[in-house]
Amino acid sequence: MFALVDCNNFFASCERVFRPDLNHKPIVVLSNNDGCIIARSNEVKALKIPMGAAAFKYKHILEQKQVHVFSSNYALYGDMSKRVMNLLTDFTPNIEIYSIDEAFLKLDGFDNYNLQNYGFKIKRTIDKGTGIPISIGIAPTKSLAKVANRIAKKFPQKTKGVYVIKSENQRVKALKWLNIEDVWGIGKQYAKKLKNNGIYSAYDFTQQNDTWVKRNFSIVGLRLKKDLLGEAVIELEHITSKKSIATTRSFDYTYSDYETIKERVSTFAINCAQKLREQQSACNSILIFLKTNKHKQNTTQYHPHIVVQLPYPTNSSIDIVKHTIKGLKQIYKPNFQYKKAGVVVMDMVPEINQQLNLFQSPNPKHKKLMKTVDLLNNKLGYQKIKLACQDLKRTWKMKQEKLSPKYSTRLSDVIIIKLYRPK
DNA sequence: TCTGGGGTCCTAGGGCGA
DNA sequence: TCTGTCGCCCTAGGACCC
Repeated sequence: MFALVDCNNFFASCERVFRPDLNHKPIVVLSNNDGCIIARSNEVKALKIPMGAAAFKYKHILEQKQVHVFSSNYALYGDMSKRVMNLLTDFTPNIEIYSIDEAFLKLDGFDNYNLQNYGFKIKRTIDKGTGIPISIGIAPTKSLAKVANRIAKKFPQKTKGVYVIKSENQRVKALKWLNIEDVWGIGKQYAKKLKNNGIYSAYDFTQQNDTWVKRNFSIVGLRLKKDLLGEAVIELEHITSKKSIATTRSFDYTYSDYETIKERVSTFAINCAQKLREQQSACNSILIFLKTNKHKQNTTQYHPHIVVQLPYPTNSSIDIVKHTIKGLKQIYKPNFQYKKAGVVVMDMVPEINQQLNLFQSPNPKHKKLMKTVDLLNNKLGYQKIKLACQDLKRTWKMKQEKLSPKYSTRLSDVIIIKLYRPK
């Protein structure tokens, strides 16, 4: 059996943990630059404000309904996520951290357990240890655990946040209830195609023949169908190193001058290099892209990208920046108003397992230097030590007008509880 | 004025060597 | 030496997830 543990309205719940006065009050959390609404409390969902909506378009209704607005505080959410996941590992050794707010637990050898009660126990533990409300779906396969989780979320009164699909009847009933567009793995495009073919529920999907499913939705669709039928074909995935690492940002304004963009893109490259070193990998190629503002259709659009192959695998910030700038020079054109840029490092290999190039080899001094830079940055704070290509005076700040304190990761932000002794 | 960021996997189709 | 076929590899693009 698999359990899917999902934190309810995770980012909003993280904010509430430290602001209990906001329980039962409407909350939204915004994306970087306060651009989009990326998390909503149930009260906001009830107002029909959609996920991913542009914040400025809903400003009026947010004010009118006295919605509490927060800028995204990833330091806080990341730390709270770690705490939740740590507690979950006490319940089974087989765990897949699927995203910041979700984890699959494989419950092998739990035949004699009352899984419903086990679910309640997990829920109580997370609530006591972190204050984050969760929902749990338990079923014979991962995709069915997703379905069970949805039921637990949708009917909190009846399920108390835990739902187990254990019989064939329950499976069929659940799949007949679930709309096709809500199935895990069926996105917008697939849902449209399925509906055009008269398939409206998850159950309808499972009744289609294998050949048709595979032809239209590839091997992924076929796997999903079998999983929904109760045959566990989607296995728990074990943690491996990332296959690509990206740093991409929208700018606060649009920019067209080369030096500004070079400085930004170099910083993205350095960020990627640092993440590479954290997971002890090196990359063989770098993708650099620029984008003009896609929402301004009346301006000339230009979305170039380039992949630069490196002469040898590296995670040195100096090397990665050098090749990133080389790529940038090839795609940059003046007279365009750029709104977004990004750097993605790819073709990764383990740091210790690097194949050397006959004619070019990495500078051995870089390794020591990078180690020192990482040490200093860890001690002094994020990117305090910079490369010369970065502007030392300029600090790029995202628009984060509603940022909450880093309650759990910064000492100065820790909540102080004062005890008053009555005289 | 203001519209996020970071990932994975699969397939089609072309190039190319056996 | 030329040609056809097969299959592998690579890439771009499209789909999905949170």
